[in-house]
Amino acid sequence: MEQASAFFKLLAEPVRLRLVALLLDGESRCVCDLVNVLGLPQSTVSRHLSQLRNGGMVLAERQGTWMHYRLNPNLPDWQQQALEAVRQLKAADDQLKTDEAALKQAMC
Amino acid sequence: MEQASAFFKLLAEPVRLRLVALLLDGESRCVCDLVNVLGLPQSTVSRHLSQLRNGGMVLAERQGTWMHYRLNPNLPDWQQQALEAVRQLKAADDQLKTDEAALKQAMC
DNA sequence: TCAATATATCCGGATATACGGATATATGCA
DNA sequence: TGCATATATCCGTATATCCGGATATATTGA
Repeated sequence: MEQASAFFKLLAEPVRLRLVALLLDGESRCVCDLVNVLGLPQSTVSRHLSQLRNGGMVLAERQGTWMHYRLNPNLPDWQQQALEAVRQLKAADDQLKTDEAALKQAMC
Repeated sequence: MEQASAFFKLLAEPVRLRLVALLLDGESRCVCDLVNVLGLPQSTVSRHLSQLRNGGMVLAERQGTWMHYRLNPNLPDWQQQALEAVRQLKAADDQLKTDEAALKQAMC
């Protein structure tokens, strides 16, 4: 129960929700790209990413100087189901659509 | 975006998640039943219910002395999708299964 | 109108969480 | 070895959120 609510807590913060939406396609993204897209201080983005990682929602992998984050492909079924909802939201939400467009442009 | 994260915030609190799980079947439940099932102070349950109501996730209707709460049947698609995840979680989570069993027994 | 029951709200206090500049750490390259 | 870049963590502060006993409000029936 605590664990379940911890999962929703991760999605309950706007910055983290935007990050999750950006990672939904399963691709790995470096922090610098995510910082550019969100337009927020690096420490803020990094902090939220490590919360997502601690909660098991995303995986981190170092590739040289860059740290790459991606969605954890092995989430429990009910969590994958919840991410379906985020996928659906992303198709409708202006902010999330703008973020996605910005990501596809600016790669570091 | 803020509104989306507000929705997840509602699910991100254990007591509210239990309440939502109890209301998933669409039936109306009076506060007294919910208080009995959760085993928490009435003020705590009532407070969480009003947060769910303010967020639009549930509807309240007075029936005489009792106030009945039920899931809002007109939630946006992506929110209904998210509740699918809760439904799936409910099938697996011990606490939520225990709550459901307790609800089916004790009606006020 | 008054008592009883159901529910909502108030309140003080504890805890959690977010922010972002500053700093620490890690890596690659000269 | 030392600089530059990328990322993580630290820290003080501000804000949000939760708790639950006490109290207020609403409804029913006598």
